[in-house]
Amino acid sequence: MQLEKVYEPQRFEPHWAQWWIDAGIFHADVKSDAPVFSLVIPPPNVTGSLHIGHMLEHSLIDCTVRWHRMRGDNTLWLPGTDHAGISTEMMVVRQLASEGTSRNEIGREKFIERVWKWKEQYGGTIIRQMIRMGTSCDWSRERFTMDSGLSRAVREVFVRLWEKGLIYRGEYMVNWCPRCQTVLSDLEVKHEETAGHLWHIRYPVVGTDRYLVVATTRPETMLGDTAVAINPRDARYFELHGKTVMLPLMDREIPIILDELADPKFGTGAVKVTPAHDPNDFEAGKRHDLPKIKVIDENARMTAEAGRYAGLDRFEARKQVVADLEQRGLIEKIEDYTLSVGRCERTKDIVEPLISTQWFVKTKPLAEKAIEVVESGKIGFIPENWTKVYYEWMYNIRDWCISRQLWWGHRIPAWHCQDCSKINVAREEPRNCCQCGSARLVQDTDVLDTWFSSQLWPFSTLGWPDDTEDLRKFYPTSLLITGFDILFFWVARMIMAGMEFMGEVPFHQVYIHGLVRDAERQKMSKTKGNTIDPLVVTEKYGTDAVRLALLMGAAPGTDIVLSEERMESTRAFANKIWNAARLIFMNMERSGVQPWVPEDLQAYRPEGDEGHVRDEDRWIFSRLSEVAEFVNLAIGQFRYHEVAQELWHFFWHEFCDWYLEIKKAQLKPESGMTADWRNLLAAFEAALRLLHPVMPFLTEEIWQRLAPATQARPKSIALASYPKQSDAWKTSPGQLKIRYLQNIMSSARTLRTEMKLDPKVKLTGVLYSQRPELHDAAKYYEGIIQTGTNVTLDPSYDPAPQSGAVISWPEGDIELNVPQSNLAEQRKRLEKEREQLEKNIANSTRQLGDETFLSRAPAHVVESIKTKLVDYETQLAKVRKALNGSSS
RNA sequence: GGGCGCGUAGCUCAGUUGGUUAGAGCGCCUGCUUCACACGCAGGAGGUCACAGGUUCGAGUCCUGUCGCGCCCACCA
Repeated sequence: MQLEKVYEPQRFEPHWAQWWIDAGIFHADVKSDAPVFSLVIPPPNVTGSLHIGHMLEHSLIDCTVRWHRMRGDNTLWLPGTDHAGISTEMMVVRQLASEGTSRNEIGREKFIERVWKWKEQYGGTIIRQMIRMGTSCDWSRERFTMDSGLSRAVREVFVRLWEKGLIYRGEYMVNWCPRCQTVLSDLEVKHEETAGHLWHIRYPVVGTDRYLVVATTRPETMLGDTAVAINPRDARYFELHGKTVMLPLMDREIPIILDELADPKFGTGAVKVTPAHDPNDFEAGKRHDLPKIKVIDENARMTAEAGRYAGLDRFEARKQVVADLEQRGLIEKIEDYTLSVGRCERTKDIVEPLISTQWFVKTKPLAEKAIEVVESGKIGFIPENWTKVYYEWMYNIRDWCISRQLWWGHRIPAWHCQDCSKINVAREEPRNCCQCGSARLVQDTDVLDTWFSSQLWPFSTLGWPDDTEDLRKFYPTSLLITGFDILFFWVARMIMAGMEFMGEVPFHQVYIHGLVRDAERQKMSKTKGNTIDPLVVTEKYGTDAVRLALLMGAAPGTDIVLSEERMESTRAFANKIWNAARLIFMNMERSGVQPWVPEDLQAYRPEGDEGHVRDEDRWIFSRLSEVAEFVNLAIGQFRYHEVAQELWHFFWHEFCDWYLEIKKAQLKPESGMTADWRNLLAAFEAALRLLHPVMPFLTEEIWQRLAPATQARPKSIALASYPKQSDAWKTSPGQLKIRYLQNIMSSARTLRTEMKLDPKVKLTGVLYSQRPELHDAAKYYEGIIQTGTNVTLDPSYDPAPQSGAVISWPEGDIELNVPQSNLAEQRKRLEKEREQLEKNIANSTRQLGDETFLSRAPAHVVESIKTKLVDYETQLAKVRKALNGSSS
């Protein structure tokens, strides 16, 4: 069983991914046979876009799924809308690629064909979801005819809301994107501070020779003005009440109205009113029954109403209008002004407020229940501070414009009667108008906002509106893992929809992770093009390394900075695990040991020949127990980064650096299976299981080689149980001895390095200590100490009194025979140590002399300081002695 | 305008409910190609925890203020 010197992830990852699918092991629904493709493997560029941000979510979801799976918690269900689709894409492309079809040749048709094959094969819930979630996966419309499940749910929801009066249609001011040619919801408009101007324009007051000066940031809209507003309490303009002005350039007489819209403190205190092109003006227009003159059209060009400006682009028109006004001396002044400009999230085009007829959902009644379930704790956010953000939005929620002028999506199930204009809203296409019976019905051409269907995800994917087994079993789900960027778009609306249509929350916990940023802290996004290509980095560093890099940064509430350096270090860790396995397998061969793992993994106890269990075995098992306890707790609390760090430290710096180093010396060639071997293999196997959720591919590969095929055992490490803390492992007098060993060895090494001694030079040293266990340990591990430090500890050795080469720790100290010439360095360190110790002693003494401290601090704190003080003093005595010795 | 968050080692970040000498990775310095691993081993340097107050026996951690940075929401012409 030879392993290569360097771990090559590419060789194993696709193999295991395929294996897992075939075995149907990974389920979001861990009880059913539906595979969940939340493995982090390279995605395609073919059928959709994916960026590293999704991979974070995959990693979190997959890590959690595996952990729950291994613990035997079979009720977990993790929603993840787009991600299911994208993961499947990744799987498909990988598989097709392995069959010889290159990524570029795959294309949508082949892709769909394969997905359908899988659907037949597995009947997977996830695949069903992916197909139903067409819109958010950018699938083409014909998909919906293939599986009408979601379309049905959407129509059902629409009809129900309509019947309850929660959907209405009306003429409103909406955000229009001239490039997309569609209306946008408020959430899709991003406001940006932009340098602009404030033009002060003179409007001649009819019947007088004075002007009323209005200030505007958009002079071109004046062509559509139908009034000028002043504040009724504004004393400057009392005499203008009831008068009219002549709109320049258009020569239209328009009234001066009294309205709170005008803020006396802003600009000139007078506002031009353009009801057709400004939301505020629109409202004012309704109050004063003003005509709405549309001067800008859907292409952002001036309309015929704009007179001689008709046909001009809106910004061209602005220049022209300003020029014309200037020519007529009607510009009073132009100020620099910073204003907030709304732009389309996707195209960055400046959004034009237009009046149009759209469909809206009344959100207030829906929001009430959604607020209540969070207040009552039925839904919790992690980290908690997101609850505030959620409330903030929910309390101030505004009606939701759900219609879009696109063809890519679910069409609104409404039919307009060509004869009586009645709107027929229905689940199925009606033949006749419900009011006049006419057959001349035309379906509304608008489609629904993609989030309208997305909000139904938690139940529509389970078969709703039918009363299915899935629905009964899996609704509500336990946990949603997602990014905060879609908290309002998706999460909040899922809660509203869940309460409205299921009468129950859709999930109980929402874990909100940070965003992935690049090394420059830029948010990674498709549109910015600064994404790290997952294809490239997983190829380069390996999937496990990329995933671990993501997990290590995933502290709740913080963003994740992903860099190549990070992935380099996690790759090094992967390689470390690989090489630990390599060491073990090589030695197994030498010793003639066959693959073996304990029958009952959790119940295994370190054993020994002749009734003697080695200290290092006791120690490593007690550490395994502690680490398992920590990790189980931490994953349950979504502290993935601490999990990763703990496992890292344990495996590298305890298992490899100490345990394997010690074991190496214990294992004998041709020994056959011994207690030493059983302990080592059991410990290693447990460590692999602990690591599995964060390093799935690698641990699977090694585990499969470690566990004999013949033995009755789970088919995959992912089906084995996750290690728990164990009393059988924890009883450990060995722990102390190993600590002594570590102390002895690091002391000897430190001493050597500080004295700048050639590592090849053999040294003799003597160990001073009052504790017999320490001498026991030194004797017991003699060989290891010698190989590890090149120092022989000889109790009978009597160093020269002036040697001064001493390193001490609370339980003991070591003195080496070093040449006099190397002592200067040592003195420096001792001086420094003495200073530190004196400072510590002063501190501790002061604290212990403080009555208030003694009376108020808890006993264990006082006690620990007392013990520390004793240690410091012992130490100081040793250091002083060494210093005196070396100076004499 | 409202809300949220951040400021800890050269860099990127951890730091559970306040408790002793504040951690990790990368980078840096020194020494090692020792038969698992140079994607390695051993040792080491480096921090007034943004600043100023306060609460406390005790503050990186809690409170107030200041400065700097970021994000979200909002119809101020």
